Amino acid sequence: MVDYKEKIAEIISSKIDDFSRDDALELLEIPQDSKMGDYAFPCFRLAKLMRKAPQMIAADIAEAIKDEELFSEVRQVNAYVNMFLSKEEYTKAALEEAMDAENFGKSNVGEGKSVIVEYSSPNIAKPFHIGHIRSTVIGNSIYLIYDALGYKVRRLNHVGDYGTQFGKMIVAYRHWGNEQDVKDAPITTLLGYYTKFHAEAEKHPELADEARKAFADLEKGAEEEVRLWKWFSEESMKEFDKVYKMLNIQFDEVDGESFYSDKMQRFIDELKEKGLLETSRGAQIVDLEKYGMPPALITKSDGSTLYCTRDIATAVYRKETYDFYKNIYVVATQQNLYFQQWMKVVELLGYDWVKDCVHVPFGMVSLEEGTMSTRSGRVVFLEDVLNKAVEKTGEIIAEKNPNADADFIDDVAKQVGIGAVIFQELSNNKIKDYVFKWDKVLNFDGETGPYVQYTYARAASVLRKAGEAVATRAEQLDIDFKYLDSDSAYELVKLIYAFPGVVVEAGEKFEPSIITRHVVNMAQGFNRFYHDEHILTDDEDEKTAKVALTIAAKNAIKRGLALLGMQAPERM
RNA sequence: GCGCCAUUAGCUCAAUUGGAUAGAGUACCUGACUACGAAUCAGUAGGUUGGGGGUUCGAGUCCCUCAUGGCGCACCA
Repeated sequence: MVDYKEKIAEIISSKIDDFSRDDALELLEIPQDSKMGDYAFPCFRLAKLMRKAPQMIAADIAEAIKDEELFSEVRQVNAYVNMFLSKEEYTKAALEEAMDAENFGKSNVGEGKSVIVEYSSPNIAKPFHIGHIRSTVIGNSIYLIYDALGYKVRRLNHVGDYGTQFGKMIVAYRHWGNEQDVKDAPITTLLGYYTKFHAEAEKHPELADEARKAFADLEKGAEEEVRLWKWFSEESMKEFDKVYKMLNIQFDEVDGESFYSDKMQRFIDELKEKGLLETSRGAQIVDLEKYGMPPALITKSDGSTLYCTRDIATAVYRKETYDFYKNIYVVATQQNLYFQQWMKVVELLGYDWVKDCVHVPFGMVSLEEGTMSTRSGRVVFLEDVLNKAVEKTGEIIAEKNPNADADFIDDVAKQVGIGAVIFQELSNNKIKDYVFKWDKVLNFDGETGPYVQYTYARAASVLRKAGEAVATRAEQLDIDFKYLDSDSAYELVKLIYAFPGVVVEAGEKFEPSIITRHVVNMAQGFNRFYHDEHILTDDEDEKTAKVALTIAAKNAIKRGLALLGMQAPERM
């Protein structure tokens, strides 16, 4: 991979005294408007340093570098130096990279360092609703991105399988439960118990105490409580696995909160030793007032533990087990303060590696009727959304491919329908809240997953028509690059070559939407090229060159979709 | 009350981290299927970047302030 930016920085800095390569690198930019060049260098900041008008500086620099081989043209426009690269060479470099269908966009910046991504993490005995899609899909994409960047990534599903809620569930089951109902429809039934518990607890407050006791007993390992809890967990996981299968998501480990239940005492003692623990209102806390935060609760007044307790134990365990370079938590913004709190406690314990724990927050999903609430039944199930998307996609495919057989329709409808849901989820900056709307999630026009997949299938179709001989020659880049000098071809080339950098940026920012947007841009770029230029011309050389670009675009789009957790159908 | 986040075209969102004339999609209107897939492409129109101050060569971006909305603030997770 040729790093043009670095090369240019090198050249510019060599022409200016007291101006380092890094300084130049920082200022160099890619103009929004490609008429302003492939790269631009603004000279405003140099004006002070050199005590000269920026326009003059730009003119001087332009003059000094215009004969460099790298450029086909260098212009001074106001305070900018606008540089145009030699198209043919740039195109050649780009296509060489992009011909590697398996590895384009991958790199080894991670050097095999250990990274943990915790995501999805649904609560046992509660439905997997549309709100859970965020952590699940964002986390999966972050895993895919870090994997592509050469990190050794472990995917952890930290399921909510512990806490007072299970005390409630156990109590509810004892009072009103039925074994067969749970087996037949675990989530619905368990949720029903949960809802009933809350309704009854309003009339009979003693139920809440009973539930707390049940959880305390569970934590102590009481046989009956443990048996029920295990059973509830297993039944729930079966349901979750259905959704993971649809989304094609796997985990290396399902390390529920319960896994850490016996790993907490150690650091509770440690907190005590270091004098950090205080008793307040019967509970054990770490006072964080100095840091402008409410206290972190370590144990409740009845001695049982909390979320915070388990999260600290989890982090310590992971550090000791995996010696992570980064420990990433894909968890909603609602928990910002909690994360700051427990991370501060870990810091106070003297573990400086806590700086490598990263909370990656995302915004909230609500419904038009208001905030989602499992208790009041105001929810949209993720499985329903996926099924509806597949169903609608199937109809469209059948309509557009009257002769297609059922297997084909079924297969592609899954790829495209589920892809559409994933793509939309990863379209916007993750911090944004949004309101779930059926007509939006089922809209396939414009900047959507199906648009990108359609573009891919279209490119695949062109390549099928081109024939193998031409494709092989194109793949080996046995072509004349002069046929790829039109604006639309060159814009597409630039988008393709920008892809590896986009992957790095998305990783640094933990932001899959950066890739989503770039994939859309590449698809637009290809569609423009497709319309402006006739690819399969009669001229063999011209055809082969254009087929090469088509292959490159197709590869890049496929790799982009892969990093989002989506498939790329050859036909649709 | 305090803290964090958000606010950009009618709607949903971008904007190379302080750079050139703020860009896409969508909706409306117009045009393009006897060339490689119309889930496509092209064009018209749409903006006081929530308001007000400040910092500087330059602010959607940084600082202050106000407004609106969301989230959070001790035994839930």
